[in-house]
Amino acid sequence: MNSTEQKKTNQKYYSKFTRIYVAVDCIIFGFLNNELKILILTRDFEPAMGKSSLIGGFVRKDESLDDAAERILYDLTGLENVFLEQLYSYGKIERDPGERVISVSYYALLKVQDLDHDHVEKHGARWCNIGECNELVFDHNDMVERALTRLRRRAKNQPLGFELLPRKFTIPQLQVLYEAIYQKKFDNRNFRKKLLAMNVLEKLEIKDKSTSKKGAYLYRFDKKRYNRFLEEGFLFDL
Amino acid sequence: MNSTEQKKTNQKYYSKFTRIYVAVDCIIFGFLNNELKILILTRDFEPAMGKSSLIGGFVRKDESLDDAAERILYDLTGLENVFLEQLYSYGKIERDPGERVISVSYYALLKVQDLDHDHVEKHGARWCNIGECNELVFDHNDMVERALTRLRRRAKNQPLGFELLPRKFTIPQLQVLYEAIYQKKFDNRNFRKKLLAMNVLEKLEIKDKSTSKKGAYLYRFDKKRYNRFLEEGFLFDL
DNA sequence: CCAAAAGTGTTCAGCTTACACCCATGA
DNA sequence: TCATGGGTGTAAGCTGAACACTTTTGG
Repeated sequence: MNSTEQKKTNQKYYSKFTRIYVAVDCIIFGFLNNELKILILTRDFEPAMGKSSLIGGFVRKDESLDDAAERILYDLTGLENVFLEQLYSYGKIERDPGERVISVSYYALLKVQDLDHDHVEKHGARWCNIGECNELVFDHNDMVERALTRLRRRAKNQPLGFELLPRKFTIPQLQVLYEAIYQKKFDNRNFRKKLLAMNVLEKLEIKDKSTSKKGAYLYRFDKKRYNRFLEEGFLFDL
Repeated sequence: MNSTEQKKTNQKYYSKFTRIYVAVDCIIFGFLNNELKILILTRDFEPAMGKSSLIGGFVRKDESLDDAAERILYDLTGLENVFLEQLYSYGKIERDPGERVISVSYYALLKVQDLDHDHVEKHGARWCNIGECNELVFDHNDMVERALTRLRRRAKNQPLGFELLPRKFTIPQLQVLYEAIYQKKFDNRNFRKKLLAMNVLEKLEIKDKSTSKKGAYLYRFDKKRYNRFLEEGFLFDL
């Protein structure tokens, strides 16, 4: 059987089955004003026009799921090389009242200071505090909850926190971020001790004085060293 | 806008986009001869006829993703109420050379002694040792690897192991299972201590003498007690 | 000089790990 | 009676949690 015949046979076989719209929805996290937020927008199209929803779009025939997620993220934020991970697929029949749509959710971690806020606002998106965006369409609230659960699990065992901060950050900043993620206070001595003991931060000889008179030393996550440690069996743990 | 008009508008809006075949593939784990295995079959249809693959099928228009996974599992095994969890969705464009197909993978944990082996064999399926089934079609090897990773993470923090054993089992049996899952030996005193300290096993006054002359006491996982503990903030941990 | 945030060590409890011997029984 | 797998306790080291004071400096 040559390739063309092969394709024909396949199409005949496959054509007994239904094809379905596949969407990607993104839970886009950002750390703003010492709070963990996600980007949402008000739908200007049916179904559920006027309601709030996550940022999403349909998967095109010439792109993979990951590509679709990157495209949707890029269109809204203009950012590339952002932390992006697939989360879960939602497939209830009536989840979208308009049509049968399966949605694959992704969550992203943005450095908000890289963001062109005008560009984002032009798309009608806005930052919503975690825990204050409970009125999303369809099953989007489930998606947010699952994303939060995943983020909390991952942030403990992988160096994800850094994705939400500027490349140079202070340890108190990182601690405040973790407190926002886990919604609880950490002891600053223990936090610092454990963090620095992992030896994956490079201390810079510059201080950030924006939040105190004394100033706090800036650090940078050393990804290369982290990767070297990984190969030796080291595990990130905060 | 009434409901019919609404639907028409939606269809017009959605119809700009592509619909895609959506499949479900299952990684079905079983514990047999003290080894962790998965069910695979030899494809008797194109593409990749004659090659080994996971058990899968297409999602129908009248069923959710979860329903499709249950159906596929039921058709092969005749079993219901089996542990089944969605794993990951695979969406590379050329992953299935026949057509554009997105696959949502699920992993299942079977009690093999509940299984009608003739029924399974009639479908051409067979048990394959983990680590000896590296020659699967498409991205099925990736799926197996991801399933194993998930199983290993979950089995430590959730009472999953019991899903792979008979309702009544001995502690040495459970330990051998965990050793098969993690591919390493555990200290039997520590294993037993930690396990029993969680207080979720009910000790029966019967011994299983199938593996030793002395016999080992049978236990049963007490799901109700476990759930009560869960609500009190208890966490399973082995 | 004072308010406000940054930075620093020690102690204790609980958990994890390592480790070796007796028990029960069928053959 | 002996070979085989089942069952048990303890000590040492490590890790996580709790806890309070000094330092720096801009205003």
